[in-house]
Parts: sequence; C-alpha cells; structure tokens
Amino acid sequence: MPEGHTLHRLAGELSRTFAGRAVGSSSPQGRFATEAARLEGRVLESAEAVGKHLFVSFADMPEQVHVHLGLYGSFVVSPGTSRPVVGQVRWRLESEVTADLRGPNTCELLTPPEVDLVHARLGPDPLRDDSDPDRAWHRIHGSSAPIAALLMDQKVLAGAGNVYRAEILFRHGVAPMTAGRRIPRTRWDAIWADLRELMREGVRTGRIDTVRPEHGPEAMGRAPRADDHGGEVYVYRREHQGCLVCDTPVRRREVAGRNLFWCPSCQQRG
DNA sequence: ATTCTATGTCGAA
DNA sequence: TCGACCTAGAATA
Repeated sequence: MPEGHTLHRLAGELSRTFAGRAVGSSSPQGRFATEAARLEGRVLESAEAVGKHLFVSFADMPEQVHVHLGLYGSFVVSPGTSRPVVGQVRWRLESEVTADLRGPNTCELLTPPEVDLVHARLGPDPLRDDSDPDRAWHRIHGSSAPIAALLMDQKVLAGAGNVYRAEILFRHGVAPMTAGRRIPRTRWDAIWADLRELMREGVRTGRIDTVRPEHGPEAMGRAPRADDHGGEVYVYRREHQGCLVCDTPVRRREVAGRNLFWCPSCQQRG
C-alpha cells in the first residue's frame, strides 16, 4: 500500500526489470487500451518516482505514463509472461516478467508540459536528492494549520502519507495540532533528516518500520511480530493497544481527512 | 450476501 | 466538508 517509499521502490524495480527492453503493453481491463497500444513494442527508458507519483518514459516518445496508486492501487511484478489475468488489470507490461497495475487513481499518458505541471504542484520529496527542504520549511513556518495537516499536504511535502505523518510526529514528540508556525527550525530540520532515513529504509525493505532499536521487541520484552500494515509502529492504528512506549491510550481524530493517531503523553512539544 | 475499510486525491457544494 | 472514484480483502450478518 502506497506512501512515497512504495513508489520509489516500484520505480527502481520497474527500471531494473524493464529499462532498455522492448515491452509488451496492454490494458486487459480496457480503460488504458488506446494508450497501451501506442506503447506496445517500445523500449522502456526509465521509471521515476516523485512523491507518490510514478512516471514511466519510453525511447523516442516525449509523452510519459503518469501513475498514481491512490489509496489501494498496486503495481506487482511477477515472473513469466502470458500469465492469466486475475481481476481488474488496468495496464500490463511484459518482458520476460509481467507487471500488472490495478486500481490506480490515475494512469494516463501525459505530454512534457503536463508532466511539468504535476511536478510543479509537489513539495520537496525526502527521497529525492534534488529536494530542497527549505521549500517545505517556508510553507510550514508561514502557516497556522496544524503540523499534522501540513505533513500530509503534498504541496508542502511530497511522499509522506498517513502512517509516516503519525509516526514522525511521535518520534519527535510533537503534539499534532501544533500550528506550523510554532514548529522551531531545529525541529523541522530533525524531522526532515529523520523522514529521509525512515523512508529510505522503507524503500529498502518495502515496509514502514518506525520503531527505534531501544523500543524494539527484545528491548521492551515483547514477542517480535509485525502488525498487519507490514511493519512495527508506535501509534498508527494502535488506539486499542496503546502507545508502544508508555501504554497510554492512543488518541484518534480525523485531521486533513484521514485518521490521525497520537500519544497524548509522549507528544507534547511543538 | 453485504458492508466496511484502507498507507489517496479531486472537485463540487 | 462531502461525495466520488479506483479495487480487494476482511468483517459482519
């Protein structure tokens, strides 16, 4: 399930798998049929992620495929070709292996100016080396909106989603409803640096693990077992289990349209 | 069989 | 702020 790390991991996987090869391209479901047919037999050049957006480019073709997985989209690479189609497959890429895209929010062919427009509406992405965290800082520092809302705003910061926002706020002890302008610069610098590392780890492992070693299962005398979202976390969706560190009941509240989780005891500073 | 939920975003009211 | 939308698996009846 997709936050920015999923898309960067996917971009890497698609590049390693398909770049430099002629690909089969189809839309079993039909909703990307015309575009998929135009791509059939072309050489895939690269796959790149910006925030939660994926761009796939082909040799000798200015347009790029723009994919956004939305809440439940997936793009899964499996061995072999001519595999049976299971369920709704919007776009299938084949070349020795098969990559099936299902349930995307967006799958479209964009001209270069249209691609630029997508890039332009995104804030800095902690997973990209060309990102400037100052751009996010200025937005945050000038805003009265809660930091928990700003971290989810893709114009402010591209790539973090509901799990990373809850967990990064926990890791820095920040009360989620603190106004952006009350966040000290030093705190923001630490949050950005931490997000970079956490999300890089997410790209590497394909899951979101945010728990520091000193709070890990062995250190806390718990049985090591991953939660159903695929990693271990401090507060995300733990309202019935309590804070991983102090066991205080985790609070839940909708902020920026999504369920925010936090520990009122561990998270009290700005 | 049905309803619900999910790591997301957009546009209309 | 709300509903719509993309899909699949889990939860509920």
